[in-house]
Amino acid sequence: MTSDGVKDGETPRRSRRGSGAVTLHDVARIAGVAPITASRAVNTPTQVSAEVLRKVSDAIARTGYVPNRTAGALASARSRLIAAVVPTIAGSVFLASVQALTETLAASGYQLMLGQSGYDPQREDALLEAIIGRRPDGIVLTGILHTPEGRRRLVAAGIPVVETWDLTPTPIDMLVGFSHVDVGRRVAEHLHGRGRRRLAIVSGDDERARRREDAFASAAQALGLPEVRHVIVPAPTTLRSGRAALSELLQAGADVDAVFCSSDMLALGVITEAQSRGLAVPEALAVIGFGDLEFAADLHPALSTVRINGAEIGRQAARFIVERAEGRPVESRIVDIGFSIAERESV
Amino acid sequence: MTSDGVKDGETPRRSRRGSGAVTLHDVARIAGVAPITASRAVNTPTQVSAEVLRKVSDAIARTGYVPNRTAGALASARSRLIAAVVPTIAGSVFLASVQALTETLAASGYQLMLGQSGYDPQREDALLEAIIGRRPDGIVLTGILHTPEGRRRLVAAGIPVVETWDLTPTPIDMLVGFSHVDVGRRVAEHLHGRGRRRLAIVSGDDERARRREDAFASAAQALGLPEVRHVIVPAPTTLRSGRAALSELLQAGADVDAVFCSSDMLALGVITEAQSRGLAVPEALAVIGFGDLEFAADLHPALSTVRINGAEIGRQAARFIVERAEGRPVESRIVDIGFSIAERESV
DNA sequence: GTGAAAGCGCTAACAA
DNA sequence: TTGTTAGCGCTTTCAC
Repeated sequence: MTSDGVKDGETPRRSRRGSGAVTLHDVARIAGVAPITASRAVNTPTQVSAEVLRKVSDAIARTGYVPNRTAGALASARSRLIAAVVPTIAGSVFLASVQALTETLAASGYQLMLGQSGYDPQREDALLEAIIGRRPDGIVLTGILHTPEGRRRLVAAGIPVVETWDLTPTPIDMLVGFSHVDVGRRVAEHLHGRGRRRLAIVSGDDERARRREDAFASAAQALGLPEVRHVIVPAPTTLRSGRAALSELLQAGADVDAVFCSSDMLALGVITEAQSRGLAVPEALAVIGFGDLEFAADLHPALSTVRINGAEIGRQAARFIVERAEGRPVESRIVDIGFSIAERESV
Repeated sequence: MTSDGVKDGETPRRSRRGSGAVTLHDVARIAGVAPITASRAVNTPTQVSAEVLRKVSDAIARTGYVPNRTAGALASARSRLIAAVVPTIAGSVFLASVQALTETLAASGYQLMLGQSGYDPQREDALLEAIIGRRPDGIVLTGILHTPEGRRRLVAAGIPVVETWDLTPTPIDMLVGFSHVDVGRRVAEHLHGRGRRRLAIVSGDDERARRREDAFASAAQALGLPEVRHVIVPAPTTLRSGRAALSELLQAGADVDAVFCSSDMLALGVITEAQSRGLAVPEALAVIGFGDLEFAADLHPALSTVRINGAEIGRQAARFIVERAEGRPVESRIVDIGFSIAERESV
């Protein structure tokens, strides 16, 4: 008798459904070993004899067997699935993080499930429920802001969580980010140091950008500069909204000599609008962006911007998650990856 | 006795692991119904009495139960998971498709697993194996080119497949795309119609772009134009490679009055380089892009480009997949969503 | 409308 | 090194 109660050599009757796909049982039967042995040959080949390994490999090659990870996940309580939540992937500064995350995880045998919250806390909650239902081995979040409900759920689920792109002394679990307050302050100081006095800020309507904005304004005030002009544009930010923002500023008769934009795309919009009006950048107007996207360094004029190592955020988040999933303790749970100001031609 | 052999009201002993999470059994026990009844209350509420529904809902609220979709997927052979493969998400023209896909699927209760093949057939194959192992209810592919091995695997797995962003008479399964050959031809005709005679093409090194390129060159020849100048840049394309490409063209002494770029970012690069050299666009040089990304219409000059409705590709792909997953037959398996030429200032 | 039984495909625990 | 047993948490089948 074989282990599943089927007489030797007979075709097993599947009393229910069965997708018809090749299963580990089929492979084991063909290889002439027990299912668990075939499982070991697949997952921990060092634990089986060369003889068994050969027979099982042959059987797999002959049948085209692809392990059913869903079943494996259920049995082992390890899904090898990681979820990531971003506000949006459209033209976003988070792409480098997601890309690095995907690649680093793939290298360790994990896959990514991507969700978009659309800057909407309610959708984020719904998404969280859907994600938790999949029992991923980890969740990577963009930002630290969650509804109390979402936070509670996440803690209750007991799934490792990495929050990113921000800093807080009280993360849910692990954290990889930088200080938006520091960014705002440093940019104000940078512009001041370059002789700019009449500052403006064009900012997307999202929480982190608002925090940079506030810090920027406070720092300007502390430096004795006139009040900062603000233009808020909807998130996600676009080239178009950058153009519109500069128009608005100019039409309001604002006397500005430098603009801090909450994204590089917005900055490109401001530069584009300036150029179309014959306003020289940086002579008449300095422009500084945020993100240091691929194109920033190659614009004409080259865009000064706040450089965030988004890829490193993704990589570090992946490392955190994998460490945890493999059961290794994570020594430091909070990593401040910092930022720098890429000084180029537009300031 | 309850159905799982545990005496009424007693704590079930879990002989093996058990994540400790609340299960449907727990909910059922608290609600005083059988597990299957609780399952029905959750999944097909119309099939249970109001009384049962209330008791089960209460129990769920009290326990914070989140259904384990992994177990559900295994039992029902429906994962409600869809996989998508893109070459890369970095600054890509596919983002609109992925975004629309995610949203449309989410609205029907499906989630997206995202994989990046990095324009590498081998990685695509590895990815495919990882994906098939998850037994998704559908797979959305970018492009139609797969290794024979990958194609074989996909067919063997019996999972609904939608190929996108291209056209072929022999899709693996379903298809949403447009003709790259037509694009190349139409752009050549468009430039010719606008009085341009000395054409060049700057193209990313990927298969679809090459096909547009070839069709563009052939059409130019058919129109009696001088031979088209080609510059091939690595994929993914960037602003930088666009600038470099125009420099190369100019340094080679090429006498060109129009450039067709295989992406809008590339086109922005060409425009940027032209501007930095004092070369007027469109007067001295016409530039046309591909993709009609968000920023294209708002550049200065506004970028003429090939408009692809990427979001619609994503939505249609989602519809295909969901129809199939719900067991409804898909009437037409091939959709040509076409394209148009957005005529703006750069030509 | 509700429930008992069986099992999806795999692996942890324990035994030999 | 290999195998037996017993599930992981859910849903299908079939019966009432």
